Amino acid sequence: MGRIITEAELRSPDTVGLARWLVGKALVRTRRGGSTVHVITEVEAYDSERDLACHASRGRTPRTQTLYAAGGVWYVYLVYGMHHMLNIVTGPQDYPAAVLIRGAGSVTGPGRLTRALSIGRSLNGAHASPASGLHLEDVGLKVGAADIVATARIGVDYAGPLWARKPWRFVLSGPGRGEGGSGRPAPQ
DNA sequence: ACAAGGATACCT
DNA sequence: GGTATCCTTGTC
Repeated sequence: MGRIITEAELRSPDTVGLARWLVGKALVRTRRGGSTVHVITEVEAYDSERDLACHASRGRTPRTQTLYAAGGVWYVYLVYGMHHMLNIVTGPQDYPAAVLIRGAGSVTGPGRLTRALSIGRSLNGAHASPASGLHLEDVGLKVGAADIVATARIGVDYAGPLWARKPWRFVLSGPGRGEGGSGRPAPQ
C-alpha cells in the first residue's frame, strides 16, 4: 500500500506541475471489497478559463461546475457519446483546472481506462478517497525528468494553435513501456 | 478514412 | 426546439 495523496496536495494552482507530478503515482480502484492499483502513465493538464482547450473556457455551466470545486474531486464526463473521461480536479476552490488521466497500468487511452475500471459519471464530483472507490496513492515509484516525455495534448486542435501546441501532455517513457502512446500515432 | 453515439452549449 | 460540436475508439 502506498501513501494516499491528499486533497491539499492537489490544490496547487500549478496545474501543469501537478500533472507532471502525477505521472508514476497510482490510481487505486476499490470495488466489492477489493482494490486494484494502476500506475499512471499518461496525463494532460487543463488549466483554468484562459486555456481554450479546457471545458471551463466557456465559464461555469452545469457540466463545468465540478471543475470549480477545490482540488481533490473527480471530474468525469462523456465525450463522443460513448467514452467517459476521468480527470482529477486540481487547484483552489473556484480555480477551474483538472488533470485528465489518459492511461494507467497496462491500459492506454482515456476511454479504455474508464471502461476497464468501470468508471462512469456517478463518480463525477466524488472525492478522491477510498470511500468513494477511487483514489490516488504515491507508491514510491521514482520518476525522473528523463522518464517523462512532454507533448502537445491530444484532440484539442479546436482550441487554436496557441493552446493546442502547449506541451501539457506527459507520458511515462520508462523501460519496457515503449512510447507509452495512446494507441494512435504520436502527434506532430 | 470514417461512423458510432449522446450530452452539451449555443443559437433561433 | 434545432443543431454543430466534442479532451475517442474500433472497424472499415
